[in-house]
Amino acid sequence: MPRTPAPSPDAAWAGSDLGNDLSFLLARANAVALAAGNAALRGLGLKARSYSVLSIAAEGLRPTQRELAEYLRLDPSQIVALVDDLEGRGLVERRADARDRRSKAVVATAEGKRLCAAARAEVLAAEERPYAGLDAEERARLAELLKRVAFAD
Amino acid sequence: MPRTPAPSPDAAWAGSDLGNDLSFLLARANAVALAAGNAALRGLGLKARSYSVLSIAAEGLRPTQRELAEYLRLDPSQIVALVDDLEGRGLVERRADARDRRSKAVVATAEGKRLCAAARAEVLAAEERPYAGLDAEERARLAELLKRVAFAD
DNA sequence: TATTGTTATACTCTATAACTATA
DNA sequence: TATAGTTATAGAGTATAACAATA
Repeated sequence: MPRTPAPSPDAAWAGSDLGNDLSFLLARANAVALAAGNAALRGLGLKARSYSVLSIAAEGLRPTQRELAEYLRLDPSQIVALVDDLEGRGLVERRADARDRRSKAVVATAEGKRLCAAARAEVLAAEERPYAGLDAEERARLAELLKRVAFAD
Repeated sequence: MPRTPAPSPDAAWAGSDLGNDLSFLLARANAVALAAGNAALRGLGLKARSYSVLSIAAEGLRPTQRELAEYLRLDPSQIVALVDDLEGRGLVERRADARDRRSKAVVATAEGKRLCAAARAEVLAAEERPYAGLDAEERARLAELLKRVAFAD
């Protein structure tokens, strides 16, 4: 019996209920982008999570761990582990906040800033793959729409 | 010393490098939508994953487990666990594929279709929160852009 | 009393490899 | 030889509760 080679469901199911659900599309697009991003960062010993922490610290925003947890939508206890790792590698430091000694601001070291710059270049290059089908205007439009969902609460 | 109440970093960091990175926005938007979706499905004993499987099965697409794995970007072994759960609750059945006895098509039972319809209503209602800031046209535009990223490979 | 960072723990999810039955 | 499904397992990620220091 001549087997019909199984066609990829991607195209075949494009019109399905699920294939048009915003949350499903968001989940799958995120999976694609996350895989590309983690692959790009692997050589630098970073992942999407640790890169996010390092990036905010390297911009001089002096985030407290609490602020990082809120912005990255992670539990504060997870931030501890991420900062522990980055601090152990000499990429960031915990600085006491003079105004509130409970808080610790996370600041990047010079080496942390250098690694972050290299990582950002890797990420931007790697993003050419998942976003290759979108021109600059479409990417800006997508970013604008996503911001309204990402900060909807 | 009068403490400046810590402002939410959401607005303060909107112009940061990370805050304009498509992959970060995708990750955070996905986290917001996933939390809303899972909360909506909890009462029906479903999560985003199991709802996705049930939804495709309930549409009569007769997916094989391999196709589900590809479409949902999950490992085939994870599909086993999801289908086991749904089958144990009488919501789907594994049907032998007459043309290839290695494959098993996942089809929804009558009860599975009823639960799926109820779940879809819950999901659509719950999505009014994360997507409240977008009108119908913007949602369609977002879906169109996301599809091109989600199926970029 | 409430909040920040921290530790500990249990739970879920993910990734990998091997096995079986079919092709 | 290759593929669909399955099992097992280790690792990563997540959620929760409790604690010390500080507000």
